[in-house]
Amino acid sequence: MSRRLRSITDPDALPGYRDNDRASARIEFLREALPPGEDVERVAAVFRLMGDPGRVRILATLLEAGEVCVHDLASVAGLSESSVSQALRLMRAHRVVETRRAGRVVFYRLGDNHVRMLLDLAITHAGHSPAVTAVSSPIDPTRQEPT
Amino acid sequence: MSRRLRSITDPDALPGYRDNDRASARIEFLREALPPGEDVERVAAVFRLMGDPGRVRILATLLEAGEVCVHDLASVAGLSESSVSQALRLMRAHRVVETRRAGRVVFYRLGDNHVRMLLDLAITHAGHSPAVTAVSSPIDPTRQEPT
DNA sequence: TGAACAAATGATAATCTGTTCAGATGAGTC
DNA sequence: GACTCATCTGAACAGATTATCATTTGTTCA
Repeated sequence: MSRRLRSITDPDALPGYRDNDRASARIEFLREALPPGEDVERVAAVFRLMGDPGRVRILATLLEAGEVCVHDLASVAGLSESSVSQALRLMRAHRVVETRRAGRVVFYRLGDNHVRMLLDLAITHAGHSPAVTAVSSPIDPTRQEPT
Repeated sequence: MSRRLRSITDPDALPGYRDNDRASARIEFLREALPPGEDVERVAAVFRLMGDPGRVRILATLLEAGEVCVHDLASVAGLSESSVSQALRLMRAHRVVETRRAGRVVFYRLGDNHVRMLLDLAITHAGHSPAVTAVSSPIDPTRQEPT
């Protein structure tokens, strides 16, 4: 976060946070700081692709094994070959995975390091993070206030 | 990837890749290497939450500004306050965002560093990556074979 | 060439998701 | 207390997503 941004947006740093003019300036500033719409769409698309248990199993398998054929992916992930094929098609279109053909077998691998890092980060973190809470009130009385 | 895993799964490293027994061993091994089902679900859930353009805008705003109230989030992201509230509720349940109340205003911020890293990585990468391809054949003739 | 195999595709139905609307809650203010 | 503001919630609808089945393509091998 930039210094200027902080000075504009910090709710505690300024008196008159609720003032209309200040609010407009803040919103204007933040809106301009957003990534371009095209990038937002691309980010969302990749995350959406990674947001399905079956596809996560496929990707985790590729992360572990490097290169795997469709048939094996289906067996490992516990999905039909058709499902896997459909999933791979979507991920191919967004370069989340890439292919190599060897005879009649097609091997899939992760598309790039970026995907590899996202996956690795998420899986590692999931390994030692608390379970999901029930849908709760925005302010949970049992929650500790940050210091 | 472990050495043993590579020796079992590398399609080029072994003759008899297609052999049934070897295939079974390979699949068995990969299946056991998958993260626990609970972790897979959790990873998928977080990615799914991050896989919507509106929510990406919300999260990107929080990444940039640190703490933002619901009303401002709606203005910046170009969504109704109700939509934002619904989105935040989902993300709250998975600890993707956290809250702080100040009077009748509720400020939201990113839940933890893990989320921050995922977002940052994805947005940075989207900034200089090629657009999405049309749905294409698994083996695109124009594609370069990896070396 | 034809049989066997791996993978991809198209179409469909069932399911899931996101948005909106109307109303409820909770906190400040007069 | 009545009023306003900021936010939250539940229900309902439209649109997107998913799995599945049948079919097709492309490859190897007898």
